[in-house]
Amino acid sequence: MEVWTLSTSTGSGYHHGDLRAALLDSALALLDTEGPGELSLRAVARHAGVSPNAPYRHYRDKETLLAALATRGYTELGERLAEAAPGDDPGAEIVAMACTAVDYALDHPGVYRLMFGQSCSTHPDAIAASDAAMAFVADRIAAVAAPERREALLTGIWSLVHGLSTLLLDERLGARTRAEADALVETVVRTMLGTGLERPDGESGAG
Amino acid sequence: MEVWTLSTSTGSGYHHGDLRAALLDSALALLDTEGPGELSLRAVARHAGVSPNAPYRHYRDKETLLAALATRGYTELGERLAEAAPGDDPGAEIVAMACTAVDYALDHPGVYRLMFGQSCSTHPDAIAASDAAMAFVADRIAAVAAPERREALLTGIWSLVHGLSTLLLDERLGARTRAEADALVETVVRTMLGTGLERPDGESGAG
DNA sequence: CATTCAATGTGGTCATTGTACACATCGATG
DNA sequence: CATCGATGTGTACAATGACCACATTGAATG
Repeated sequence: MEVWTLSTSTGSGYHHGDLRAALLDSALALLDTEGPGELSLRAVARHAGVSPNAPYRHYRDKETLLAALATRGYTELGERLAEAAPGDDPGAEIVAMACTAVDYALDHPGVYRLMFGQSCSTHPDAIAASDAAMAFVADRIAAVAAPERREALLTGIWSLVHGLSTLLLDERLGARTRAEADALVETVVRTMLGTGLERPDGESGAG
Repeated sequence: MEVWTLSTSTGSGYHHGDLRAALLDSALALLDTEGPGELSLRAVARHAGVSPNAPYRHYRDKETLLAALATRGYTELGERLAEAAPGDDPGAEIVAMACTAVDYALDHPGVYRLMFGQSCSTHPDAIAASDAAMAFVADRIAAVAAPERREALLTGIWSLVHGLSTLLLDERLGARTRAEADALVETVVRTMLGTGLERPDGESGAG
């Protein structure tokens, strides 16, 4: 019933100490290299220095381990979002959160793909963690948006940021540095939230 | 050097006739049931009624077959987008395209996940097909947007729609019917493209 | 028509993977 | 020290992706 505080290797050789957390660390390290589809449970075990079956003492199966990692990902993303958000104007606050989320995706490509992949969106814990992160964003949006638009804005911004992250991860937007990516995110978010289209009643100056 | 025109089964038992296309059909059928990560090449071969190795005569490896399917998916999505777009006002045209894309995702969940998954975004053909679809959207947007904002709007709308599709596929938005999903897409897209945020110089009526 | 040949499908094989089962080892508790 | 539950190991098996050599075919060639 003791609480383990170490994370890598505590035991005297046979027992690991905190394999449960170490497996997540190993999976994280490998995921950010290989991508979620290619990651094998055995590779995670190897990275952690244990036998292929050791993980099964802590996670029911591979999917459960990955879901746990996705849950951790959502939690960390939520923490980063909470630290961001220096709001001069509403737009700046939204932009800051968008950049924070995109930066997280760029920092942890594998985990991000895992988080928004199929299998993990089924797992209750992951869903709960995702909802928590979304709830935080919802609060921030509620502070700057008209009540009628809050829900649509939340969905829209969340979707927009996810789409941007995906495209940036796939290198489809030509942004090579983090600064370029952030600048692009700011431009796109501001364009989408500002007056993006010429109004029908105005003059449509596009040729 | 002949061109095969049949698609399902032509051969006299041993040779299939057009296995290349039939494999795509089988993969499509299985993908929309099982999801891209779980789909095995052998299952595709079984579904097509051939031996596990037959696919290797037509596709270098599993990833190549899936990339071909993703390419086909982008092409079909592009065709659907071309059929859509009845533009009363600019917003309606964008909304129509957004709904078309989301409907495609809902019609073919597996293929959609494949298209926006990692491995296929690396394949040249898939990238080309994706670029073609995006180019079509870009044209439509160029017709209704100020030149300065075209690029950001394209990226933003594409991202927004992709995010919406993902969330809808994961059943995170509570839309159960196609009509509900379309209505939600319309609301979100219009909210995002309209004046979504209270301007700082205006009064922020949110409580 | 018989031969030949390249395209296409089959069977055999191997390493890797996910996972189940039985066994080994450890730390705490009596 | 003996015991026991928690945790890690080893063995085992089916499924998979992919490679090889071989079989079968239809079409071009004589």
